[in-house]
Amino acid sequence: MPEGPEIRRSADTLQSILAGRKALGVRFAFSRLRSHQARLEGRRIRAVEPRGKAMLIHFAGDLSIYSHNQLYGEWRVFPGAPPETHLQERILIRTGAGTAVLYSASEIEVRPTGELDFLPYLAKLGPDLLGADIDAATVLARLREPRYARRALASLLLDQGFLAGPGNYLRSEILFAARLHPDLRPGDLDAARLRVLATRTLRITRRAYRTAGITNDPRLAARLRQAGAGFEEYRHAVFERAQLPCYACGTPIRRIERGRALFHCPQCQARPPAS
DNA sequence: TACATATGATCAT
DNA sequence: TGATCCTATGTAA
Repeated sequence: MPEGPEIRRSADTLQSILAGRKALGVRFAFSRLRSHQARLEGRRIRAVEPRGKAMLIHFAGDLSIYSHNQLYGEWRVFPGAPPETHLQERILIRTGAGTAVLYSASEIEVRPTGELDFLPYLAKLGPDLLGADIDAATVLARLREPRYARRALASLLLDQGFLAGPGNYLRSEILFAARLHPDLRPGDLDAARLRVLATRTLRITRRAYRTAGITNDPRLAARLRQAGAGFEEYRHAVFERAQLPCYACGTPIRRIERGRALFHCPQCQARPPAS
């Protein structure tokens, strides 16, 4: 179940066995893509590029594979032949260094590299929170755009057109890190709070990438781990922690519905003023 | 077998 | 906002 950080880590792994190598074998499960197999085999793989939650694999000769894992897709890498599994194989790419297999995903396209931006999902993506060129000023500028001023943060943080990468666990964790109620809108926030939100949005997303999903404060996570807590107990501050005491103030974490499940601390994340 | 749920996204209303 | 699609998994019946 992948958000931006998980996809980027997956891309790193793919990169290590695919990039710069010749594709010795390419297999697509969908018949509509079969004609591309022979076309891609023998070509060198130029790069693996994560964009938001999408994965792009660029081949020499300007052909690229686009895939999106949705909730259930998963890339796996094997040194040799993939083992037996009940999972549905969707893409297989073999190089001299190993075999990469995409399981279960159903969103797969092959396009000339220059035409990727015409794919609707890629066309609408906002700045990638894990992109090389992004910084807090970029996120802040995004937050200040008039078209987003009256959208609830709970909605904005899932909108890949606003910022690419965050998903449902990052939404809750970012809002907690910024100490903001999910129903607040950018237009409700003063300059100082907007800056805090921008920096926390970046920080928590980058942390999730670096730590393979631990969004909690690193020192708190280490303390909890030493005290015998399991991964599920220390990795998040609020996500999936309904009823449990807030690590900051002890108030029970609340689960609310904002399109999907959202977790927050009713004490640390003050309600918006009525209006 | 059936149903609910999931770190996602689109479309209809 | 709600319905729907995609696939896998866990629990209930």
